[in-house]
Amino acid sequence: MSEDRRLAVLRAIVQDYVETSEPVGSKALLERHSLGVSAATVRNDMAVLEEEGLIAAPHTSAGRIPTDAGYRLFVDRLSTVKPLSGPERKAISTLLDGAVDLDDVVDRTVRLLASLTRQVAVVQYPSLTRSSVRHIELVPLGASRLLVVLITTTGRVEQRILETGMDLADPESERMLASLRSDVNGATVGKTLADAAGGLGELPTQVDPAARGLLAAIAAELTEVLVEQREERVVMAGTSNLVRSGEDFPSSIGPVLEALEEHVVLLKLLGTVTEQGSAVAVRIGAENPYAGLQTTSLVTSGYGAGSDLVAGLGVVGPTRMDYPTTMAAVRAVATYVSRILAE
Amino acid sequence: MSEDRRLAVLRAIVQDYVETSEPVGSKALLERHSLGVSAATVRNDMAVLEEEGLIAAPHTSAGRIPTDAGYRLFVDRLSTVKPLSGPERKAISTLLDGAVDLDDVVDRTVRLLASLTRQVAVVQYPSLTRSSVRHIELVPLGASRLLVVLITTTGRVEQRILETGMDLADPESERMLASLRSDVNGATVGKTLADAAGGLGELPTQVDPAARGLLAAIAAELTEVLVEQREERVVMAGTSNLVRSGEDFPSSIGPVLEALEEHVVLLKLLGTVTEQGSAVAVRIGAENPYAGLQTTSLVTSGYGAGSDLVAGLGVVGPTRMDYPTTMAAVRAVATYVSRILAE
DNA sequence: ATTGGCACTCACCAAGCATGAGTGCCAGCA
DNA sequence: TGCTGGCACTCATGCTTGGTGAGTGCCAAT
Repeated sequence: MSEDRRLAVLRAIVQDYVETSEPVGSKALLERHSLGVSAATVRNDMAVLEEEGLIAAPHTSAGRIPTDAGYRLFVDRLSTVKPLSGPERKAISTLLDGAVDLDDVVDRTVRLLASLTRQVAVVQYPSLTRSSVRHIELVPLGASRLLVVLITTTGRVEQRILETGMDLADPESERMLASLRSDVNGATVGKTLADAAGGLGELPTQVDPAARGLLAAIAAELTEVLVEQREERVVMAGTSNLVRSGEDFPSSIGPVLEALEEHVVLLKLLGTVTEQGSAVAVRIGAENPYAGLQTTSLVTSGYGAGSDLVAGLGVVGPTRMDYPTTMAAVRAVATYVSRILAE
Repeated sequence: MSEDRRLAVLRAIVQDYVETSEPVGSKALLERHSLGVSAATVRNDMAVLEEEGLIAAPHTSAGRIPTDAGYRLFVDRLSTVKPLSGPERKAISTLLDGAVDLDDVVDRTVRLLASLTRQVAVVQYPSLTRSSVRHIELVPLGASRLLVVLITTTGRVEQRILETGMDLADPESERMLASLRSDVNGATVGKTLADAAGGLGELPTQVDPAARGLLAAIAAELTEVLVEQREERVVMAGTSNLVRSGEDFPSSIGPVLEALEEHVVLLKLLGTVTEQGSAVAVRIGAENPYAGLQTTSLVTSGYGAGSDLVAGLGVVGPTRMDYPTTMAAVRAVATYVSRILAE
C-alpha cells in the first residue's frame, strides 16, 4: 500500500511550492527530497493525487501545485507547528512588555504579527460583550450635552455624546447627575456587558422621577453600545506585504485590499474564531465565505485575559503560505498578548 | 509673444494625460483641444516647455508627460478648483451628520474622502495640543492600579493605566481620590493641554502630603500624554484605490504602502499642513520629503472646530491626479467636518 | 508495485519584422 | 519674427515564428 508515500509526495510538493512559488515537477521533487523511489513512481502518485483533487496542474506540461484541499490535508495531517526561535520569542515579549496602554498593546501586537509573518496582520480590539463593566462616567459638556463614558475590565473606553435637551449647568442638575452616576454604576459595575444592559432596564423604577427622562436617554445610549457592540474595531498592518507576494494572486490584490478594508468582514471572520477557543484556526482559500478573500488563507486565534477569550487576531496571506511557521507565530503572539492582558 | 499659448499647451497636456494616462503627442492634442494653431507650432512649444523642465518625454518617439514642475505650475496658475456637484455636497453633509461620536466622525470622514476622490484618504485625529481639557477622571482598577482618563474639548478620550503601589481599595483612599480628582480638575479644566501640564506642576504644594506621591505619579502620566502628544493617531482608507492606479507608479506600490503604514510619517506631513491654515495645500512628487512618497502627490487641508485648526486631513495619490477635482473634494470635506466639530 | 524509456505537449523565450505615433528640422510664407 | 507644411528618422509596441526544455502519460519489463 503506497498511501503513506503518496502523502509524503504531497507534503514535499507543498513544501517546495511554498518555497519556490513554482509548480513542482516529478524530477525537481526527487532532487530536493530523498523519497527512495524513481521519478516515474512519483508521477504515478501525482496522477492519483490529482484524481483525488489534492493537486492540480496549471497547464499540460507544467508541474503540479496544491489545491485548497491539498493545503487543507497538509495542515491537518502532514505538518507540525514549527516552534519559534529563541530570539523571536524574546523579541515578542520585550516588544509587548513596553506597551503603555490598551491602544498601544493592540498597535504593537498587529505590527509585530505583520513583521513576524511578513503578511497582513489583523487584530480585533477586545470585544465589549465578553468583558464586563468597570466604571461608567457622566460628564456634562457645555449647556445641554452629556458625555457618557464606559470603561471595561479590559481597559477599553467607549464614549458617546448625548443631547439631553435639559439645562445641565445649574447646581441642581449637578446633584442629580451625581446621584444618577452612582445609580448607574451600582446597577452595572462588575456585570458582563450583556447583563449590564439588563440591569439598566430595571433602574428607572427606583429613581427620582425628575431624573427619569435623563436616565432613560442614558440607558438607551449605553444599551446601544453594550448590545449592538457596533463599535468593535480591528486594526491592520502589513498591507505592503501583500504586494510583495502579489504574484500569488490570480487576478490582482485589489479585491483583497477592498475586502480587508471592510472591517465588518474582518470582524465576522475573527468573531467566529473566538468561539473556537484559543486554538489556532486555519481557513484556506475557497473555504472562506467572502468573495474577495477566496484566494487567501487566514490563520487566526482567539486571545484574551485569563480563561475567557475576548477577541481574535490573525494573519491574511496567499493560500501559498508557510503554514507551520505562520501558525507558530500566530499562536505565540496570541499567547503573549493574552498574558499581558491578564495582568 | 507666445507665452500664453505655451501655457495653454501645458494645461492641455496635463488635462489629457490625467484623463488618458498616456503620453500626449502634438497631434492627439490638436484633436481634443481647439488651440487654433498647427501641430508643428505645438511641437515647437513643446520643445520649449521641455527645455524649461515642465514636461518630459519617456522615450524618443513618444508624447510628453508633465514633470513635477509642470504639475506645480498647473496647480498654481493654470487650474481653477472645480466646485462639487449638488448631490455630492448633499451626500457629504448627510453622511457626516449621521455620526454618533468622534471616532465615528473620523471614520466616516476618511471613508467619504476615499470614495469621493477614489484615492487613499488620510485623516488625523484632532490633535491634543491644540484642544483643551474638558475633564479628568480617576478610576481605581483592582487593588493598586489606577486608570487616568483625559477628556478633551474635541470629545477625544485618552487613557493611561498607572501602577501606584498603594492600596486603593479602602474608604480612606477613596476619599483621597475624590479630593485628588477635584484638585486635578480644578487645576486643568478649561486650559489648553500645554497650559494644563503647567497647572499640574504647581499643584503638589497645595495638597495633602499623604497624597503627594500619588499625585506626582498621576501628574507625570498626564504630562506625558499632554506634552509628548505621542498618541496622535491617523486613520486611512482607500488603499485599494492605489492598486487601481498602479500603473502610475514607476516601480511598484509596495514602497508607497510601506510609507503610508508609517503613521509617524503621515503625522509629520499632516502636521505641517495645520500650520498653514485651512487652505488646501498640494505637495507634488519629489517636493515630498519622504522617499516612499516621492512618486505621489498629497492634497491636504487643515480642519477643526471654529477658528483654531486642530488637525489635518488629505488624500494621497499618484502625481498624475485630477488636481482640481481632488482639491475641491478635500476642501469641501474639511469644511463640513469642521462644521460638525464646531457644534 | 516499481522502473526505465519514449513520444508528445506546450509554455516560454528570443529574434525578426511590420507598424505607426511622434519627433526634430528645414524651407517657405504672412 | 512667428507660423506652417513637409519630410526623414527614431523607436516602443505587437505579432509571428521557430527552438528549447521541463514535464507528462503510457507501456513494456522487472
